[in-house]
Amino acid sequence: MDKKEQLEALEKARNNVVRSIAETMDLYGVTPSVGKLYGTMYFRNKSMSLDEMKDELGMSKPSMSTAVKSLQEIDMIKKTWLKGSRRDQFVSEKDFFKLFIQYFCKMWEREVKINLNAIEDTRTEIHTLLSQADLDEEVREEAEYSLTLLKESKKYYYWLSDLAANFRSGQIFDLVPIPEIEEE
Amino acid sequence: MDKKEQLEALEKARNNVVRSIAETMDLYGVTPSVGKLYGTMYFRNKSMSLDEMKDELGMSKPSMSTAVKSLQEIDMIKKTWLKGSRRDQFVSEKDFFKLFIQYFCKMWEREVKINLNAIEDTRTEIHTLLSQADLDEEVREEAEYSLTLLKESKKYYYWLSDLAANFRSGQIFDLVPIPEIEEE
DNA sequence: AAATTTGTTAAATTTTTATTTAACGTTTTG
DNA sequence: CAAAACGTTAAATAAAAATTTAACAAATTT
Repeated sequence: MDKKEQLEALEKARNNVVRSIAETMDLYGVTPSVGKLYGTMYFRNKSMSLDEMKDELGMSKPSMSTAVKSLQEIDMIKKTWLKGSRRDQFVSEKDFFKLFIQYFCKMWEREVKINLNAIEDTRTEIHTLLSQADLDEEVREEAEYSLTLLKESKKYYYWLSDLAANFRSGQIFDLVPIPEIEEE
Repeated sequence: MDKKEQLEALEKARNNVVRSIAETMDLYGVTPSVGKLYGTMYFRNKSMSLDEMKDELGMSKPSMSTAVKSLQEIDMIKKTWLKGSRRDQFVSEKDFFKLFIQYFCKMWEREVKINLNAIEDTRTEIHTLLSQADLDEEVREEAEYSLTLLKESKKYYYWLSDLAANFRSGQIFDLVPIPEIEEE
């Protein structure tokens, strides 16, 4: 078995993981193509240019350009420089803990912000409605039930905000420590 | 302002929240339409039939049928019965903590399962490759680097598995308690 | 049993998203 | 300064996903 065949065997072996990463990366809101690109870059310790990507994945260069953009968006790759090369170079972030925390905290915080704003608007409007003199009894009950729901949901969003903070600060690792694994 | 107008005012008020829920529910992997349906059902304490849904959202009945299916898939609504009605009835789950835990644990566990399987396959193949007598030095280094990455990533997946368990068991609430909120 | 209601499936349509080819502007090289 | 390299934008195409209309099957009512 010559070197070329050996490299192919290695790539074939790694493809299991590349595929599974591509498959599960919908959790990070990206398409399988983008996931495959990340999976491919994950195994490289060297940086990669757009042209290398397009050759590796058999896709067009503009596709790689947009794929790279979406991976940068969620901090899964970053731009770097390679001496002597004119081309943009990118390296993958390999720390899954970091990726997890960055991505989910961002999403959770976004959820909190958008929904808490909406809740306050709705609360204000409902309170205005409730202050009406001639309010129908059934409407009043409905309105009060809505306020109860909103109050409960506020608890959740405050909690979600705290949760994100706990992940960002690393406190989560006190509760759930990173395990040591024994190699067989 | 008569009762009908009052009800409209209430619905208008609640629409802020319905919209924001629909907007942020991409985090739960559903489309805005499905999110809007959930948002609508969220404010009802009564159950809802497919026909009511289609009238409320102005969409077709088959759409509602598939939307309901996807919400059931992630346990955001469940089927119920209403005495005297032939129609299927659905109620929304309103406990956001429950929804969060169910959804994310499921996704995290799925990620763990798929990726750990792939990792084991890849590890086996790489070990086979490494046991070859005439292995090129560069290939050997690459292969060993891959193994290092996989070992690191296993730590992450074990941690993710532990994390899911901690959420499922409710232990997470020891670290991040549900806050009390003071009404103004 | 015929007619109606109800939910789903299938086929057709529309809309959205992903991808490619072509073109452009900028930078670098000779 | 002409030619080539590079990344991105724009327009065109292809592929995927959502939605609707039509048809169907099962259950229920008359």
